[in-house]
Amino acid sequence: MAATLADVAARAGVSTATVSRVLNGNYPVSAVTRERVHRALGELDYVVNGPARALAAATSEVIGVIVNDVSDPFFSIQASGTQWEAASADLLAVICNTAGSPSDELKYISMLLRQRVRGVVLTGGSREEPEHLTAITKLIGQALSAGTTVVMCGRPAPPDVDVPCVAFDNEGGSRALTRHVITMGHKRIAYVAGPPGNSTTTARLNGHLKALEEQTIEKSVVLHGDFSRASGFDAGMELADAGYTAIIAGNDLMALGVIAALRQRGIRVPDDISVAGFDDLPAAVDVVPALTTVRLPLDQGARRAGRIASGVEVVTGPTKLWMPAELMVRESVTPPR
Amino acid sequence: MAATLADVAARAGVSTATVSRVLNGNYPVSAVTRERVHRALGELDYVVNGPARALAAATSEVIGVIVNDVSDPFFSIQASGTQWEAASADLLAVICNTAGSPSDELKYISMLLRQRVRGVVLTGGSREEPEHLTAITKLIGQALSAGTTVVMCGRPAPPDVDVPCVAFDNEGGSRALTRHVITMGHKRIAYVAGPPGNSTTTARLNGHLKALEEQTIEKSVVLHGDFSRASGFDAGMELADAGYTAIIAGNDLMALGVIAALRQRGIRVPDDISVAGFDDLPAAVDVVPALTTVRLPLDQGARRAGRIASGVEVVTGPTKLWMPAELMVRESVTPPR
DNA sequence: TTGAAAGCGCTAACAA
DNA sequence: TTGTTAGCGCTTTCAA
Repeated sequence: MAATLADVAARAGVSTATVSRVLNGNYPVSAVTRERVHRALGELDYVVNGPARALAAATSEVIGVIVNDVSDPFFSIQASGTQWEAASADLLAVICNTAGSPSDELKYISMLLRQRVRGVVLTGGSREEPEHLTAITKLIGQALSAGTTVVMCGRPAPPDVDVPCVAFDNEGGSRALTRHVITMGHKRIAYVAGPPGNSTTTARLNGHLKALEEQTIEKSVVLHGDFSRASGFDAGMELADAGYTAIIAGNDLMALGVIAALRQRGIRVPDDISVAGFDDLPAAVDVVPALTTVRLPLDQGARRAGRIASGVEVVTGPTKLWMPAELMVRESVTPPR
Repeated sequence: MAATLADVAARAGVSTATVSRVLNGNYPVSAVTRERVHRALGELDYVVNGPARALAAATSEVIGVIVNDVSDPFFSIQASGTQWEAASADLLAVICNTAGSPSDELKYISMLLRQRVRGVVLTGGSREEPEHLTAITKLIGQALSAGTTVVMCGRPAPPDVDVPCVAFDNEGGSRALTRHVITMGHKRIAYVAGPPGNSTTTARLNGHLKALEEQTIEKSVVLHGDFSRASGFDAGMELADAGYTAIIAGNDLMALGVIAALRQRGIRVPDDISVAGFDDLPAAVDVVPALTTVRLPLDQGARRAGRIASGVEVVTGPTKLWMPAELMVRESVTPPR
């Protein structure tokens, strides 16, 4: 059995209160006593009992991060940034994969709440269904009243929910990208959006549509994928011979899928069809042609969210922290032949 | 303040023990009572206090996963697999990024131990320095005697440490890969290894050297990177004009770096120089030419480790669970001109 | 500067 | 089937 505070106290010939004090360093303890306690601590290989401490102190040394799937680079970059900041604050980070399921999301938030986590970071696009919004609003309310900090990262807070929000400029970035494609001379442009009812999909699609509108380009197709490479591949197959000169995907993963499909069909990118993505994942520079896309400061945003969730940075109320999007012009978009 | 068991008990007009029983369903409770308790539970928005439960039950509902960096796909795939299995067992997964630092690794293991986690999965290559091995052996010993399951995933257990070990066949895979390159007719082969003193580096390098030996190929250069794309790029620059007809990298990320460097130098792959990687990350099929590499069942292995750490699967003692490596022949390796 | 002692919210004997 | 009660290991008043 592991040594307890009482064991250490006995060995050092002091009370448990004193041991607790030297452990936390929040009260004066004489140098000799402290020395004695430290020795006992070492001799017994003492390890604090986190749950006991959390119970007594009514707060744990853990934060939670909700993502769609950590194996997707879009999320793993964010998870990594948040975890890093948590570690700087001596906190542990629990990572939860929802696979985009609203019910899993709710389940995970409850699990985190029950662990009395310090804070929770919600990443990814949020589902826009009213039922889900209601449920999550209630859960966030519970969290808040329990003293748990909640931060949104890359998704809007539900209406009337006062939590800080790290916002990536999805709409602006998307608009800039489509503008760029139009500027290159494209008129027949297909768009492969993310899943419907997702806030990220909506923002990016809106940016795209606004750009089309402002340039009075004939409105063209919008297909929906699910942000996975496979769904991009399917879309690419479908669009291969449809006469478009450019295909803009809602994220890089789908863009890679589109390119793979076109390649399989013997269509050259960008010579025959231009392709653009969104996110600027690391792989964007390794594909040939290098992907024209939009960079989002995912790591930076996630770190900010991590700092807030860890309580290192205090942000009050429904503050929006805007993170800029940056157009990355590379080789996958050229003027149409 | 959140409702406690006592609040629920009072409201339902029963004892806390009864409430606890309906919550855990491990003792008979009459249907009517259960119903009453359930109603009280709902009315009060009751959420179990995890720390309190963990303290009383002497075990938490959390497992830990130690990785180098979740933003690296090699690790994020494993983290995701383990997390998924944890969730199936209704456990939360804490993910820790060590950035390859042995001291961080020790720090995280202690933090996990103090949270009294159910189990810990250690992934990635382990450092082979004796000091570190000693320290980690001690920590694992503490974990084990505290009832925490420890599982190695993709790295060997320290000597004389009896923990189960999901082992990827790094050496065999590497040997098969180099053999393949030799079979294609290459004689001047450079190898870009991972960081020295890392068990994964060593295993893969050994496989490579054995293949050279068995085919009596003149021993050639071995450079060391750190498994990052950037270090692969540097190595590629260094090897570009050194007269090698093939460059084998210790992992895909470095292979991508090598290819990028060669491309920048105007050297064509595979026409001028063949390049191979290891891991078969998702990006391997999107680069042009598609990367010849070795596939490791990372997800599957990590899931297995997750199941063991979660206590779903019981594996006793120092069992080695071998996971096969599979040669993936694609386009980046062709016969030399 | 130190100690005694009362919880924190839950589980699990032990009784009834 | 249900209640009583003694902890689990720590923090934190309150006294000394």
